Amino acid sequence: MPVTKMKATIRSVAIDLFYRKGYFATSISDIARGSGIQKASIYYHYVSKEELLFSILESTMDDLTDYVRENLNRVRDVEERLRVAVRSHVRFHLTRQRENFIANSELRGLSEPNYRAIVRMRDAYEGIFQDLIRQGIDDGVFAVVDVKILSYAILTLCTAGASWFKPEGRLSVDEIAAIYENFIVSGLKREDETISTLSRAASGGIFFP
Amino acid sequence: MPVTKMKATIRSVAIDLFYRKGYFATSISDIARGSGIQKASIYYHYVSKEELLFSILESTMDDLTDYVRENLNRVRDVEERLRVAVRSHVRFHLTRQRENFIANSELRGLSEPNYRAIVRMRDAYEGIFQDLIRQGIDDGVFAVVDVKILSYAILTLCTAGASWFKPEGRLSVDEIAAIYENFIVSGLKREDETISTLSRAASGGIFFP
DNA sequence: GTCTATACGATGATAGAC
DNA sequence: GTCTATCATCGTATAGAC
Repeated sequence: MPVTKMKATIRSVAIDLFYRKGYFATSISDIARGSGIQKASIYYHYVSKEELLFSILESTMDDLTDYVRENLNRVRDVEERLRVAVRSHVRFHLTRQRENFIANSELRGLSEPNYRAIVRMRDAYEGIFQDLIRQGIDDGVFAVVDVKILSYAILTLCTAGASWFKPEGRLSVDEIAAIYENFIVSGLKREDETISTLSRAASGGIFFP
Repeated sequence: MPVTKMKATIRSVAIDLFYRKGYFATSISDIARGSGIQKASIYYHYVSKEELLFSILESTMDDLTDYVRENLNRVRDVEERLRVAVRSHVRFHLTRQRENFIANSELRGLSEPNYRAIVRMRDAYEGIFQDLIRQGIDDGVFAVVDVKILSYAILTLCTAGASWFKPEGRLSVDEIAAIYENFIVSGLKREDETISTLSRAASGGIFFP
């Protein structure tokens, strides 16, 4: 569906401000000023500030999920599939940095029904990674690990890039993706020695520090 | 220095509200209500809402740094030192969950000078982990990796626990710490095969997906 | 579609009595 | 130390003219 020019402008100004100042700290006046119109005019395009936030989050989640799914369709090998998923996730987050940063920090701006909608999308997305890890374990490629915890860990660490990445910085998107990808895969492919430390701890025999 | 009872109450109510609703969404009235006093009385104890936030962030960072440093003092072996650092970080974040969550999400509530003060503390803290990783590489225990990127990755993934951890949940603090610890150490100790993938990618010969 | 004008509530913070 | 009362400002959102 086609979007009017001004509606797109408002959206992009909002993304920029939500990213830089945060959703609550950004006022409708700020967005209007950035868009070159009066604040009342914003309401012709969006019914509320929250709807503006929600539309950003929703389409970001949609695009992310589509992008990763599409790339996964081209590969069969489990390890390579996880690598592709990680690489896709990182690429998406670093090239659409601001939207993704918002999607990961401004969920609190949503009312219950909208909040639930985004969380459902996020859960489905996480499921992709959980399935991949489980598959890898079943195939004996990855060590036996806690699938949920590790899927959160993996996604969080890749997502974090969106908060500090600078396009003109030392490393390119693909270099960062490769660093993450290798760290993650070798973290999952652990050897017996390490596993035994895990189960020792997990079964209660903890020593600390 | 001793803190009056009401000052401590206000602080703890604020931590709870900042964690649940966010700094901007929490009003002085909310905090006053939770503390059982009138909102004007808050200003007898804290000069501003921001000072309240800052004092929470500052002491959290202080305590975290002290805690990790103290635990590190008891160990010499590099790999074991990294393990101790990770374990300490996770323990601290999961037992003082709300403060840490705030410390990682509400920096935007600070004015420039306060912001800079906290960032300086955070940089110093990250330095501990960067030194450990560098040491491990120098000693040949860890593979050659990008120290900065991986220190961010490691800290972020451990910190993330503070956003979903539930004390009454399936896993204990120590179990989660052990999972992270093993994942991280085996991620750092990668083998040659993986390293070559990295340098292939890092040197520009990227294939995608 | 965009404007001006405005309703209306909430906010952080202060003054001064007790 | 805590209270009541109040200020000044800013927020989202609406009404209605053009």
